[in-house]
Amino acid sequence: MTDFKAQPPAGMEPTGASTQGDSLYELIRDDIISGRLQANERLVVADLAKRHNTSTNPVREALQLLRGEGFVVISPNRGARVRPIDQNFVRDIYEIGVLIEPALTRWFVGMATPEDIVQLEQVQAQIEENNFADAIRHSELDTRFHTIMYERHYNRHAAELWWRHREVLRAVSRRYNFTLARRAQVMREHRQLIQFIKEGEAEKAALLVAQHVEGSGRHVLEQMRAAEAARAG
Amino acid sequence: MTDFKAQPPAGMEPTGASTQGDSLYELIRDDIISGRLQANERLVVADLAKRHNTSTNPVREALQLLRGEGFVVISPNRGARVRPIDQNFVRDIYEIGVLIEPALTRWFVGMATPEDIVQLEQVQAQIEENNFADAIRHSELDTRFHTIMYERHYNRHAAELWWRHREVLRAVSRRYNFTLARRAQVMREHRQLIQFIKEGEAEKAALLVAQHVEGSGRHVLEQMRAAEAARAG
DNA sequence: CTGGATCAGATTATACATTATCTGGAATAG
DNA sequence: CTATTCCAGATAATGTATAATCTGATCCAG
Repeated sequence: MTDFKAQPPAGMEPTGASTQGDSLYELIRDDIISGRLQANERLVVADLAKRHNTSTNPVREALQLLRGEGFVVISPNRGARVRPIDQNFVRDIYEIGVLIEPALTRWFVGMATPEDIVQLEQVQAQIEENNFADAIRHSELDTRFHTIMYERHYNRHAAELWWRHREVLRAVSRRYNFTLARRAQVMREHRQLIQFIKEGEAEKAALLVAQHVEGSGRHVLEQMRAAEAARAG
Repeated sequence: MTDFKAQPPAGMEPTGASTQGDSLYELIRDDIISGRLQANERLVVADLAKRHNTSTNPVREALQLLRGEGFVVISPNRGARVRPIDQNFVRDIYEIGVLIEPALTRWFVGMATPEDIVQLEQVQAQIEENNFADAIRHSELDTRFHTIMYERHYNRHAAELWWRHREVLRAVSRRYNFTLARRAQVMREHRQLIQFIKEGEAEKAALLVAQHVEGSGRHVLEQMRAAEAARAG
């Protein structure tokens, strides 16, 4: 088995600057995503510093990073709060994905080499082999699949935007499971996508990706809705 | 004459957190855009603090903000550098605009009220009246024109993304002038856009906006190219 | 209800410890 | 002799600690 840790496209970690800042960023982000930090909960710099055994400087940096990705809302002189990871948040993000990914895909179709195809097929094979048994692994592989396509895009801004959003969605969807229907759909779409790429069908591939992202977003939203209903009912 | 200062869509200043941080952000950003700071020039925290009469903390924050918007590149343990505002940078940004603005427009067409139309026409009248005489004023009005359309979009992420990019392009294009051809084109497209909105022609409006943004980006790029050629030759 | 006291906590200011990177030149291999 | 390696110092980022200010929010007396 090869490694399957999802790597960000070359040269674009969320790296703000510092080391601690980065790890703090991850820690706090996980706390937010996992729900250990309530929606709208206040993030007091001093407390965070104490809790994570650092000084306030790295904390502030981490909060800035988190703000940049929308996990935290900061108001001047009033500090930071946990942004509710609600349906609107997720919808906003994946809607932007629906706009951007097709464009990235279109370009990729025109640039794909036989080696790229091989890579895609390899990853897809691993996805099928795993067949959603290991959710984390699936997530990594699926991300890798798309990364292969977008990684070399000339528009670094767009690629980075994609990656950041991807990370958010991945983090959120970790909380849920794939329905059987969605599993089948994902497989189908990936296979079809590879086919289109082989045939150089840029437009069809772009359209398919739009659907793929749309479907993925919709799926997560429905899970969130269901979870919320369960909580309420 | 009414005021015409371009306002960000409700509730989305670049406000990272602090007051000084924000103003520093603006000062440094202007230095970068205006070229007072060379491309790739190193931004030494201590120096900036001294130059702006503050301590290092606000400077660090400002740099983070600037990084978030792409004006500055930070590498761990090596500090910040001015990101070259080159053609690639501009292209990346406006290409994303081409993807996002049509979607925002499409939605607006379905939501526009008679009051919105009136507002658009008023702003357009001011644009025509000014007729590019005052470049800054044109920029403000043009921004306002688009802000009216995107301001109330439910996807705050997308709207914010638009606004940030808008600010960048506006800042960059301040350095150049509109060609006569471009002026005519802008007027034409705005008028046509209003027309489409009135008729509820969402698709046509979206397409037009795509062209509008594309043309605007292309125009700036050509100006940059020309300026560079002039510098070189 | 209004103006002021009070408090929590953000923001800013300093000073310093620690650490990573860079630089010029000596030492060394080839 | 030239090129690479290595190393001491300089430079500046990053992190820690503390204190001074400033803001916004809350509480209370009038």
